[in-house]
Amino acid sequence: MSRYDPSAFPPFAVTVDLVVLTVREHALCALVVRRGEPPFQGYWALPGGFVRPDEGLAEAAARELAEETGLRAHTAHGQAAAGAHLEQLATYGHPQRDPRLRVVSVAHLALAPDLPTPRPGGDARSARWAPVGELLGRGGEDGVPLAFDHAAILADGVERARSKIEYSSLATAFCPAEFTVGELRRVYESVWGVVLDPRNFHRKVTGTPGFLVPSGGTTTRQGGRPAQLFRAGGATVLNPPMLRPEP
Amino acid sequence: MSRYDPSAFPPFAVTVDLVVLTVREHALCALVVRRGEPPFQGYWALPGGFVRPDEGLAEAAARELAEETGLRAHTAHGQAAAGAHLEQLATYGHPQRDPRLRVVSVAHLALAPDLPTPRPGGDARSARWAPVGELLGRGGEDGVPLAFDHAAILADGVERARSKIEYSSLATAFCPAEFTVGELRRVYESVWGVVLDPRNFHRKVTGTPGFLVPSGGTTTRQGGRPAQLFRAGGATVLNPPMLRPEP
DNA sequence: GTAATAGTGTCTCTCAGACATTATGCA
DNA sequence: TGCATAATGTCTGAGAGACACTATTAC
Repeated sequence: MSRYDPSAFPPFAVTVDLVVLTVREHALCALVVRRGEPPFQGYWALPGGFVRPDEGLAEAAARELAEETGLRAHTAHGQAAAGAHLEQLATYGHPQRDPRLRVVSVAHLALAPDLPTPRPGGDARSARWAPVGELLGRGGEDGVPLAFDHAAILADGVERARSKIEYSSLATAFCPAEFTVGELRRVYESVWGVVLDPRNFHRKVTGTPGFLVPSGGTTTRQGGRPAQLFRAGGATVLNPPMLRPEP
Repeated sequence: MSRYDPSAFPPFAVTVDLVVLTVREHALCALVVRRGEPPFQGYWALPGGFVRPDEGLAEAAARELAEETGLRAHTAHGQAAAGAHLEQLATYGHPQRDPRLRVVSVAHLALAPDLPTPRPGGDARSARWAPVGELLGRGGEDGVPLAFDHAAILADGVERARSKIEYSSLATAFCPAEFTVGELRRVYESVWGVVLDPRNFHRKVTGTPGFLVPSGGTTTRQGGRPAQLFRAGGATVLNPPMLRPEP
């Protein structure tokens, strides 16, 4: 067997990268930052950074998320603070994925409600919300692809989000604390890129136990007849699941 | 912002750990090896080892799997060689998870057919297939828990396998190349820990397009009336999914 | 009024779950 | 002959999908 001597282990750099998704104007968008230094200088990239010697992976991801967006993270067993859902996505460690040194990146997926300000991070780098279709289909807005292997990471994050809102109540993470059935339906439509029947959708989500709880109030912020406001119920898994229509 | 100088990155050790599952005698079993050195000397642990400087994560996992079991790995886009299914599970990086040094472990999940020999690895360490219920419920066979955080990793792997055979054809990875509907049903029963109706199961799996293709032959290795033999079809996702009965 | 969205009801078809019977090989 | 397992058929109820109508606000 070829077990290494632990005192002579090969050293790696470990980072966290973030796929932060939100729904803006009926489009699924991801947070990207512009790189100010080589390699890939001037390219758009996913936010991220090195894991510190004394912090865990989820901790590092939550710290980076707070630095980039000001959001507190809701982990699975998480806090009650207002903020985003955060979960580990996958780990990317191809030997040549960073030309400088051997970097293993633990990617995380964050789902956030539409933020008033797509505010840049604390430093001078610029940041923006970009529709994922623009980022994944033939490069970015200038035809420039994402830095490193970030396009693959983003694609995996988007696919995770698309499949996970089927059988979990995670779609509510894209909504503000109080939301209407129509707003939740537009989240599903934006993430899946489909059109859903409003009547069947309403019957389904209100009939799934623990998914939605009425908050009592109503709103007309979408125009038309006043709509009932709901909060996310306690249920995390949906039974029966929402079904994504096939093309 | 607190971006580290890449030339002064904090060094980590990166390992791969393997959750190798199989079905033996109507029980879901995991491969564990006995540790010959501290820490956790004498404890059972998941097989694994350090990632080498020039290999990728999946590559390292496939190498460890071959060393421990002799199986070739079938990755998602993988080879045609006879062997096990292998996929990345999750990454574990709590700062104190290894008392010696900072280790980030990228856990992988492997699903294998029942192997004739639970043969130990190339070195002198002993290895065995242990029922996961025994490993997860109140420690191992001697009441000894698994080393490090391996109980949590194993639990995550088992849950991944349990949920993934619902909507994918992965259950066939537990079967030999040719198998009967009854054998496949016993896989589902063992992994889920339930009893399934043979008639409904037969109707369901044979009616799902692309799941099973008849190989033409029959067998009586289970006794009783000769059963038709099948191979795994090309389908990877099942539509409609198999439904896990609730307790 | 018009326009916009919210909310409810009905029908049909597919499928999951419960259940009985016949078929075939081995000891 | 007895026993094991395989394979097929029928019924019923739940739920998804298609579709029409009424309700309530803003302008």
